Amino acid sequence: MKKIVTRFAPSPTGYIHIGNVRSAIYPYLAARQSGGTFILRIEDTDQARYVEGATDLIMDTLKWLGLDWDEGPEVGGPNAPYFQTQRKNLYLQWAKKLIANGRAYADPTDSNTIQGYRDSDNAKKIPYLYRNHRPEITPEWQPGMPIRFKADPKPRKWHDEVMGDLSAGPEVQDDIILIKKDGLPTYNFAHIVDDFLMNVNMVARGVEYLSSTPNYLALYEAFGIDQPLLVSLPHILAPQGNKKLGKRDGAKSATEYRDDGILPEAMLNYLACLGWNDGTEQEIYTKEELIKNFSLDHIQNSGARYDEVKLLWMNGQWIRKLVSEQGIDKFYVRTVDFWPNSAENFDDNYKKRVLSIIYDRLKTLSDLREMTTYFFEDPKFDIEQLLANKFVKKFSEQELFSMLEATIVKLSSINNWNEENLKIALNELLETTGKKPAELFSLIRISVSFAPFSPALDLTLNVLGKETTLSRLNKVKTALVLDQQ
RNA sequence: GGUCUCUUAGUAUAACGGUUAGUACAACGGGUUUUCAUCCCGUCAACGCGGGUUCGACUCCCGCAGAGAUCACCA
Repeated sequence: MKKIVTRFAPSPTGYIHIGNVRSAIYPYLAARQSGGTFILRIEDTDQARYVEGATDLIMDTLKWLGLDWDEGPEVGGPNAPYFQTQRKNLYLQWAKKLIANGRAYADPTDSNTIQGYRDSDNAKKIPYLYRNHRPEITPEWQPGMPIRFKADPKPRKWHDEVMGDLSAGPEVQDDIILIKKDGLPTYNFAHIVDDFLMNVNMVARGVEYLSSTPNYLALYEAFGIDQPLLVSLPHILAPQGNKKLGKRDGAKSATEYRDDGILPEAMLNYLACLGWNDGTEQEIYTKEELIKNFSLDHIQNSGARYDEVKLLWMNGQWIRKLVSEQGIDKFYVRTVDFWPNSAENFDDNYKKRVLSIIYDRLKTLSDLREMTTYFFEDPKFDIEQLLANKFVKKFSEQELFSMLEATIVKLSSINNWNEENLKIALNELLETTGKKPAELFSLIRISVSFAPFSPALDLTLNVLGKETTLSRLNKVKTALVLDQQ
């Protein structure tokens, strides 16, 4: 297999939200699969939109997802630097080459004049193309002057790995700006030069670049360089409407999902499979499996709607997968930031025991905060909540009192408080009281937790311990007595 | 408006000329000694429309409709 050299080339204008991460994931997979190179290049040529610290956010996201780069910031590489502003002179040199062979020109036209061209073409209802207004005499280039490409408009055909065979006419090819007035290159130009110098042979980017591709082809041609494999990635659509997912739709950064307790494995899995499949019915993929099974031709060519519900499902799958494959100790390490505040004073072992009985109920790690408080502090005592339960309310307070009394006596007699003995004791209680599991267990469960749900009763009581269990049961018993007086 | 692209259930997708159109999420129902979840079983639900080509079309071709992208000294 040919070694794929490709790149993720974000602009440091803020965090990368999940709608954009996929254009890092797919090239990464392609590069790793072929034993090639994955480059991170920072396209910081737009000074106006530049955001301090954005590069760190971007790298943070890639690292979290496990998308390591072979060349780029922090790691360097044979084609350093990897920030375009630091490569400024290079682009100018290359633009001058084009001027020298007549394929580019310094443009003296001021912006008002250009706007005038645009307005008058619009008024005449003819498509505005700058090349129709190309100045006859162009000056020698000097700093402060933009450089434009001299278009060679003609029908163009090309192949896109996702979209198939494509074509476009001359009407979309124009004298695009290569070097801006500020001396920095445009994206349109810079990426062509960099990709060539960095030996990039595959370019993956959003479908919005499709209509600019003919101009890029013209540039490849003008330089006499081979065009790389072109891969257009469809957009991820917002949950509502048909627009591409953007920050306005609340598209969060990948790292916000980290803080919400989404596992990077699940995020990578979900995003990779949103618009790609390997033709099988597999749903859960490790990074290694994605690398092994990835193929460009299975990328979907229409937009895919972002579905957080499915992400949550997948995260739950991953939580269970990690626990069953790696055990609770390893999984526990990932949860340390997600426990309720009151868990602070409890040791790791206790928290691990809680985790081992609750983990299969988690959709996200942050669920721990809501779901486990009663293991660390006495729950908010609410006798009305107890009495409102659909099983509990079948009984009079007198009857509930008796049931609790019997339970307390029985559980007090357990010398060796463990799962096994609790199970036996609870079963015997069902017999002696003659109550159904739903009835007796609901009473006990709510009395010790006052939570909407909790793990199996024997497991819960076992972790809570004898002392806590009995004290909470007694508290409820006492309340029932007082109520009756 | 010009140009380009896309179109299978609510959502993500499978099928690459012959299947009762498969799978997953969601929804709904049921099972596993309480609850919530896991797990298991089941139900509902799709080829945008119209023409061709073909013995046969979700699959190929042509229209139409709908949706999206782009037309910057932003990427």
